[in-house]
Amino acid sequence: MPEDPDPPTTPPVPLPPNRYRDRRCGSLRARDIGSEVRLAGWVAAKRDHGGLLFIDLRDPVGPDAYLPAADGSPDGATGLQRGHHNARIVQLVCHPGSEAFEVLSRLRPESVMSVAGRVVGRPPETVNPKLATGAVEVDVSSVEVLSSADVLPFPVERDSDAGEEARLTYRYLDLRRGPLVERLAKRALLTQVARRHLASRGFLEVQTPVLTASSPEGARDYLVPSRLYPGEFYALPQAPQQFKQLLMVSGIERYFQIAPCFRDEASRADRSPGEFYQIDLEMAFATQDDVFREVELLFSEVVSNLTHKHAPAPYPRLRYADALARYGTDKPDIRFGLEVADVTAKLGGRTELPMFTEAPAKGHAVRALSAPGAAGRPRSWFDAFSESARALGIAGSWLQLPPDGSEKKGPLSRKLTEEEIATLASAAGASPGDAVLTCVGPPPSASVPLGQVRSALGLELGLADPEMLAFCWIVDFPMFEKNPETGGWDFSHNPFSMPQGGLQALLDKDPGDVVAYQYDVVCNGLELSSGAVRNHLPEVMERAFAIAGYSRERVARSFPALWNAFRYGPPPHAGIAPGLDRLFMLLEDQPNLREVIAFPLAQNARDLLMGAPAPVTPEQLAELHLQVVPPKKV
RNA sequence: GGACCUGUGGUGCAGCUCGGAGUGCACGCCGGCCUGUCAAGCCGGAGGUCGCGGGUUCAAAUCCCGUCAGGUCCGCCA
Repeated sequence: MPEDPDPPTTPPVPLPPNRYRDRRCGSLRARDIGSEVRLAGWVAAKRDHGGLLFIDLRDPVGPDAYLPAADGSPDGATGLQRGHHNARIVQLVCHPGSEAFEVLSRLRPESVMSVAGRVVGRPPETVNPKLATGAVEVDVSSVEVLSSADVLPFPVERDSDAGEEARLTYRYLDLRRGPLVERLAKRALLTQVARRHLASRGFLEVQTPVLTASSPEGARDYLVPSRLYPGEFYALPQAPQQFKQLLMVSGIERYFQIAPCFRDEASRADRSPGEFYQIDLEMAFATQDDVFREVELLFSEVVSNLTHKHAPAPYPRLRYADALARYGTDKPDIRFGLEVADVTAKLGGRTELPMFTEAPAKGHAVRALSAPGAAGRPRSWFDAFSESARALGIAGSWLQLPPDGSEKKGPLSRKLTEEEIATLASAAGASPGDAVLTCVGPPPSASVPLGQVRSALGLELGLADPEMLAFCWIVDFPMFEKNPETGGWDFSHNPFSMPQGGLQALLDKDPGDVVAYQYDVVCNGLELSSGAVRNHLPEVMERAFAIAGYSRERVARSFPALWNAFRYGPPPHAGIAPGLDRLFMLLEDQPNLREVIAFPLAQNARDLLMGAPAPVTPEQLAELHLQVVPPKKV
């Protein structure tokens, strides 16, 4: 036996021979020349020369696509060779006069067949380097058509665009095209890596109910009517939040679950309608730092197994208020600088310009952003900025610094002295050729319009390194926020978070000044997760809910399980729940969640493939004690 | 709840601003030719409620109103 010129990189997964096949198409190599083989698969392409017929036969997506490589390299699941479309194809050749020729020449693409034949070497000039099997082909001796395909709604083999509606309606064909299913294989690798890692860190995987009670806080619930109890409903969980806290009370040290979450809310590109998955974690006797360490370890394991991107750790921590001030958002993309400068102290009260002069007295901040090379932008660009600021109740203005140092332009150039202009430019870090945008408004939101410009510039100027995953922690979220309509206080995030300073902080401070042990993990401008050190003390919980206008009785009624459980020795605990779909979308550079989900809903929460939701029979309704009341026509 | 973009043979698009015969491109499909292609090639052909309804007009794919579908965003998402 000659030395194998093309050894497999991983131990082959066995393929027990049966009546359909004894080899995978993509496994054939020069070493197989002379073998009699039986293959099965889809007709990927047909090239009929009349006197000679070529067929590309394609395997189903096999273990090569989703088993980790022996060397642990990311390419194991994603590289061009293993698992890739072109690694699953072999060329069949068929000569005229045979029965097989007659059958095959009539067969349409994506039909399914089983063929028998002999592996032959290709003439050197016809070797195809694009195929893993390109050195050989199979000379067909017999063929059995297993199913024949109709004319396709869109091409399966070709890398062409298909409309979103067609892709969703014929999802199985879209999946068969390759990239999607290869992504699913990689997603399976992600969950495998996460499970293995978390188990090794002492996390116990526990499944929690999908049929549970409606919770009064948060998003709209999906409800399930009860047959046994007329007029009563289960709800699908928006997250296993209360269950995981109950598991802490149950004495479990560390819990995790790849948890389905259901929220009846409007969708976005990065927010799927209906349902999504979280890597849900909770730890007993844990601090914020403990949670951060575990998440950084988990993400580091996931990132190194799935991509070549850099993810610097430990992740920088930004206070919520600072993130808002410096980046104008609570989910900053920190892959590039372009930070907003606070120039209140430098300009406020020191110029003749009332907008700036009066700011400190009103408690307003003056913020500035240098837009690189923007001095020559059209008036409309500056107007769009000041318009978006005005919409937020913020005064926006600007200054243009021509590259040649000639006369400055923009509203501020006429109202500030040369010295003040120099102060502003230097504080913002602007040079000739740049423009300085300014905003004046209440500190929490004063930078928001500048943050929007910063994001747009980052994209436009290509400032963000696409090979970088810049994770960061946003910490110290406010516990409460003012409800503009009622004037009362609402929980700004999770009502079960522990206020920093505990009960004393709730008693002493203005509710607007109380910060919680509440944190987000953000990456490249995308919010991946929220988490918190939980409030496990009934008296603190009672006080927090009182500030938000909940009576003790109402808390007890709304959250009976936690309320009661916390009377019997709850340990301090903390957790987080990174969004699995969104994390994977980020790792894969996908523009929306449909690209990382096998069977996604359309934007309006309709399932175009299965036809859900759909009416049910009157009998079904009657059994559930339900009556449909059509919406009133306007 | 709101705003915007898109909808044209089976597929992807152009045509729409400035109304004038269903006009065009690429792919697919059907038929013919073809022994080394690999997204085969060449020749021929079929295939249309221009999403749907209404309006303006001598005349609407094109302009206006409504509606449906897909997408993006705002609100919403403790």
